[in-house]
Amino acid sequence: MSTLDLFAPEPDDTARMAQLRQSLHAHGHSYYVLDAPTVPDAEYDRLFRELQALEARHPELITPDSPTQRVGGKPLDGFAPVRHAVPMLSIRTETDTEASGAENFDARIRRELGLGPSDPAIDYVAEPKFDGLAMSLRYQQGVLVQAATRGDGEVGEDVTQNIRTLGQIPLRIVAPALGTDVSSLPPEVAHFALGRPGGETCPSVPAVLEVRGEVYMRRDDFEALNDRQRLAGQKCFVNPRNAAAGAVRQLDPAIAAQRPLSFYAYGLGAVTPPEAGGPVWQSHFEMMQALKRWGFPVSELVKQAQGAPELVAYYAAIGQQRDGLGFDIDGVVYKVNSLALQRQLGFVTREPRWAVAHKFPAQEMLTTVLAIDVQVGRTGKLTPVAKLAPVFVGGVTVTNATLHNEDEARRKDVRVGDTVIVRRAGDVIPEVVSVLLDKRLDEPAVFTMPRQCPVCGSAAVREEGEADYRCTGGLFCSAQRKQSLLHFAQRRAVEVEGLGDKLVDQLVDAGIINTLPDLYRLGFTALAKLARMADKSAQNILDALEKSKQTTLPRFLFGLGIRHVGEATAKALARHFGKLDAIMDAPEEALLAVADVGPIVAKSIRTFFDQAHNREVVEQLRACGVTWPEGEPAPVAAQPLSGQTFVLTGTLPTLGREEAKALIEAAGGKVAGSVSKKTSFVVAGAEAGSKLDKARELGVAVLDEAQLKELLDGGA
DNA sequence: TTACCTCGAGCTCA
DNA sequence: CTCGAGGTAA
Repeated sequence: MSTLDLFAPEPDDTARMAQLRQSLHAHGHSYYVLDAPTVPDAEYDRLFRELQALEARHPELITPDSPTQRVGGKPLDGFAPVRHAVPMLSIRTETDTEASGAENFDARIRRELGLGPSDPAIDYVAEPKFDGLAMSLRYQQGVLVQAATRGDGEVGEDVTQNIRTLGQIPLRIVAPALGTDVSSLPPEVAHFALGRPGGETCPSVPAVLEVRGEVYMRRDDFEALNDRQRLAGQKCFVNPRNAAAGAVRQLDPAIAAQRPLSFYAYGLGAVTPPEAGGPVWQSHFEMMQALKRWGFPVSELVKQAQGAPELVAYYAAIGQQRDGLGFDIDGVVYKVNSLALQRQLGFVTREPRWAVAHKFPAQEMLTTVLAIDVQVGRTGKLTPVAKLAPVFVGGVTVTNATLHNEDEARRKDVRVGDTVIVRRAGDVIPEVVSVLLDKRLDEPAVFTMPRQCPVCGSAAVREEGEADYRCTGGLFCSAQRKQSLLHFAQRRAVEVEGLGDKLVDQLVDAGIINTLPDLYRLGFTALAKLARMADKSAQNILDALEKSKQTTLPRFLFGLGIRHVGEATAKALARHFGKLDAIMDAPEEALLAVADVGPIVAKSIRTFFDQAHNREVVEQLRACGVTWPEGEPAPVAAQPLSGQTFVLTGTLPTLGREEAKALIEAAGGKVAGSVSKKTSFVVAGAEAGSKLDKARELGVAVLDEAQLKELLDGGA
């Protein structure tokens, strides 16, 4: 007999614990998801404490899906990155905020599917677009193992600890045995039944199931939370969305647990395929109903809709109900219901073609223009910015709104002292919509772009055909120097950790730093004299500078801040030439050979390196010890289609649209959207439309898929 | 663009 | 306690 056996739990305890877990799951589901408690709170608490007591006695029997495991857990050091098995894509936004905007979507779908006016209406699902944060919940063998934020769509953050505390999110999905009649199950089990068409149950829980949805905060919970915050002398949250986002990013799950979050499921990520015993669905709606049965909160407002008219009606109806919903939404989402049609429609770059977000018109508010500032960018570009009396609009306090350039400022005729309508356009950027002219009391001066740089006083000029004024001061202009330094020191460039805008302001204003190489000549004493810069901070900056000296060619090139050379172009240049000297001395024609470098970019690079002081900066940086590994120039890939422009139309027999496009681009060709004289070839498939007619009209060569492939293989 | 969380460190006052 | 910097999200 091993010693372990002495401590073996009573078989009764094991069974009782399983039983308690199941009851608590079921009651919890009724309470949190269905909002219909099946037992009094006191009874729930009693069961919960009984389970806790048993778990205290048998810690080895605690399961990750135990209801007691929602709260607790230790504060994290940080959030671990999580790669999404299926990327979390963004969804296209319909720009038209009239209810009839839905018609554009329907028309586009019908066109893509090649449907005529006499074909039947398309089956859609319409749902509210919740204003919260996207979340992916991963279940393995039915147990919640990971909750991840969206991140960049490919890689998000692991916030499982915090998401576990959400009572609405099942910790476990339960499947009854195969052949069980779902309707005969007691309600608390039926909620977890895995549905198949026809009521048949799934043989087992899918090995993998990722549920996608939105974490949000209800308005009443938000108000209550803020009342609590006020009482506790803590600061209040500005809006429910930010409160929810903040809660999710808490390192201490105990704090996250006190923030009342909610969840709505709206889709799936990775799922075990049917061949491997996974569930089968025909439509999105059916899938959502299954999610509901499995215990996930699915909004009652998710509706099926036939064709454009019902989508338009849905948009209007939800807009009507919006204020009374109890939570914030920023629009609605339409999805093609049939999963088969979704597959057929596919994706454009990173967005599904079968879904669209249709937002409500942005909220607008009145405020006054306190001033119109002119900011100077890294390249000397002058940007007029309206300084506004703070207004709360669309959930945030707006104090600035860019006027972009002189033409834009003139077109809107914004003047100091004006009363203006502001809104948060599109996603986030505040915008001055218009001026209320009848509120203009005296006649303030029309805004004009200063002909001198507001920072350095150099002439500001507007080139022929350009919208922007630029300060001609170059490095004489402290604003440009500051911006150049910040650009060089940013993370994606040469990364000098700890060098932010406040420090750069101090360094430049004090005249300690004028050029990039001056950064590396900084002394400890000079640094330590600055405000909020004692010994420790000064040393940290010096260490960061030392570390930054080891860099890479693309980072360095990007960091130089050459006009039109962003991260992608810097990478392409580095790959193509291998060495910096080769780039610095390359004639424009050589630069043009780099993928994605056109005449404007080539000229800009040439101009930059033709200036002696820029070459001097590079030499000095090298002399200061900034280095990077240099490589060999990449052999120029065979580009049989370079210089040729293609237009795709109709459905090709084997290649998808995206595939064909990628192949053409990989071979150096360009793919355009419409046919013109400059089009080299039109590639036509089945049911080609007007583009084919246009091609014939203009006498552009027409290819079929086979001929395209021949060209790609290097044929004439 | 704004808001939120976190971290390290400086400043201030006891 | 407050600030600056850095990161994330929409």
